[in-house]
Amino acid sequence: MGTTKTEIYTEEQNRLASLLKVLAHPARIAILQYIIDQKACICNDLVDELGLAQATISQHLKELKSSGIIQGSVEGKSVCYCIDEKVWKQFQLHFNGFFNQDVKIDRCC
Amino acid sequence: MGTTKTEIYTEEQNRLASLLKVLAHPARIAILQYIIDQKACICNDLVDELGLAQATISQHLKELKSSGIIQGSVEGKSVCYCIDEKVWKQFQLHFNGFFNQDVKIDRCC
DNA sequence: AATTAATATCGTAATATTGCGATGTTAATT
DNA sequence: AATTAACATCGCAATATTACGATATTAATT
Repeated sequence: MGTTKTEIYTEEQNRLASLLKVLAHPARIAILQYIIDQKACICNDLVDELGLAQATISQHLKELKSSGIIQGSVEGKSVCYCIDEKVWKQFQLHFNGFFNQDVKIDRCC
Repeated sequence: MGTTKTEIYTEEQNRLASLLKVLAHPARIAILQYIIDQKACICNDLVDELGLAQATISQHLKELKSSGIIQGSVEGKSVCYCIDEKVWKQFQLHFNGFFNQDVKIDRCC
């Protein structure tokens, strides 16, 4: 019990839900927005910008990175994170496919 | 510990994250897609369509309903659920505002 | 070589989510 | 009035997520 029954859904449903889950946390939204605004940043910038512990920021970055939406490249002692434009555009396609379908109500409610 | 620190984020960040959270489960994606395709449905339809227990479907419907994205109207013994078009469009605005901003990479990575 | 800086990872406590059986509730049916 | 059908809610077990201190790891600096 307690586990999502992924077998019963389509691949697309699981995939979309899992992409949404990555973004469904204010810290990750804030991190993404910061990276977008600043073009790129390092972990410490985010520790200063948001009020979270370094371990916590690092964990959120890991999650964003493993989804592919950001990428990190080692630069000396620090790691430079930025948006992966290709993946970002794939995300857009997925989201737009779902959210921008037209919803016609013609019976009930 | 273990609780999201909502105080440190902007209203918009919290709001967007919370909307995304509602949709970040394959069952709720599947339910929404079914309601959109069929224009409307009752809880039992979903129990048959997906392989989840009635209590589980009812719980997901409650979550969708409390976000405002669907609405339910009592029709005899059953409850007819459908998309709230007004709220759906508000959701679209929020999502598009975030996802469809252009992301320009001009340094790093 | 020792120190410092930036980050990642581990371990853990607190909390949240998921799924479902059991049990209400309400309205139609018999 | 009893039964049935469709839902909602409660309570609980299993699991997942969040946050962070402590502790690596790695590369520049002194």
